[in-house]
Amino acid sequence: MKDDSRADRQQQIEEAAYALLEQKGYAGTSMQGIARLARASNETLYSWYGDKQGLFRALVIRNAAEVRALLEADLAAARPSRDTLHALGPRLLMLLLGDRAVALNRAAAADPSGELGALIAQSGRDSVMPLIVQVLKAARAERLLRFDDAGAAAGLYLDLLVGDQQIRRVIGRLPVPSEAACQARGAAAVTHLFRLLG
Amino acid sequence: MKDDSRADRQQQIEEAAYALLEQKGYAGTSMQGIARLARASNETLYSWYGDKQGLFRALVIRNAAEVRALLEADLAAARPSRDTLHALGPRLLMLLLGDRAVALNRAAAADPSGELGALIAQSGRDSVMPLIVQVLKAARAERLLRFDDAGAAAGLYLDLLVGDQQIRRVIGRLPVPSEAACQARGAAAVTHLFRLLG
DNA sequence: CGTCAACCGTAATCATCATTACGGATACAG
DNA sequence: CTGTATCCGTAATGATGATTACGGTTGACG
Repeated sequence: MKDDSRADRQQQIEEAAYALLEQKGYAGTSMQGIARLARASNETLYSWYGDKQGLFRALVIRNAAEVRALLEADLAAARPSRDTLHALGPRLLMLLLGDRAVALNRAAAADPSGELGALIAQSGRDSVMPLIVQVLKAARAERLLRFDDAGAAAGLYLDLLVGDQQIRRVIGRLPVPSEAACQARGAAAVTHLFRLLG
Repeated sequence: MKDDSRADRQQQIEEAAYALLEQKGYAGTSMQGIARLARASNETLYSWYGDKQGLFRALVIRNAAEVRALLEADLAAARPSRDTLHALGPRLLMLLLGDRAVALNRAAAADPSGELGALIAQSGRDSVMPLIVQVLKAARAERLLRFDDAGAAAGLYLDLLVGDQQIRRVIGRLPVPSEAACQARGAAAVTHLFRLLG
């Protein structure tokens, strides 16, 4: 029972943190505000997370784990690699452009130490790229794509798929995309990629 | 003499603001810090810019004007449109990924009101896109490119050129690119664009 | 039932700013 | 030369918020 309720509690606290972060930004999100919203005490927050940065570090790590799990599930489905790309792209877009990821990116941009940014990059791009590379290499093995540098090919795919949407979201000039929009964009990215490397 | 020295003074103040912003981020940049570094007084800052946001608003607007001016100069050179793209791309990259623009984007990300973000978008993408569209339409007129939606074509070009580099810079995981890197990336973007729309 | 650790609500520290105020210096105008 | 506007350096003022401290509750466990 103990672990269970504690995990619930953490969940509530992190929900509260996201809620404030999405609503007021990093600077506007105070530890006391999080505690109040989560009906937790300051002491608990500090005892669990150490300090403010520790709390956000926890958010980033948990979010990255969820992203990775979802993408790996897509990969595990063992479809033809073109289908995998069609499934992966929209999902990745929804994740990267969703309120959560955007809030975390804002926090990273505001964090003077740069630690959050490093974490996001490491647990974000750096853990997603290998998965993309894996799909692309499979596509190459199926003779669907032709390229030498798998990393460059993955970069090209990400450019076509994501482009500058993340920065526009972070700056507040792009709304959350609909699922249909992500599907469309994902399909276009695949089409273009095959045109370029097919 | 009056206007002259005042412009100089503003320049120094804005330099100081950039220096702090680039070094400590938006949250870590205080009005008092700017005043101290620029050897100006608080009173002057407030009398000239109104408030903190006003100062950053001024930075954004001035920066946007410079970007626009440089790009329009490239356009005015009246070369074949493919050459124009080759000149425009690297320049745009240097501007979008330079320390200044990145610092401003960080400020916008940290700004809870979203006003800075709106300004950056308006004076940034919204004023650059028309120029890109113009070049691409010229290229279409020369029968170099084929497309229906000029806006979509410009978006594709920007995706290929800029990709997710801006967000990575803002988060602190990408260093300032060298001029050579910008040249290379600009050339690759043009190659890909012609492959896709040629 | 009693003990104890963990948690809650609340308040106390301690710093850091944004913003405002003030007295002296400087410069340019008349 | 004197007045006036502007700027400088420096010091309030007032809020906010991270971090720490503390007495009271509560629920698990013996």
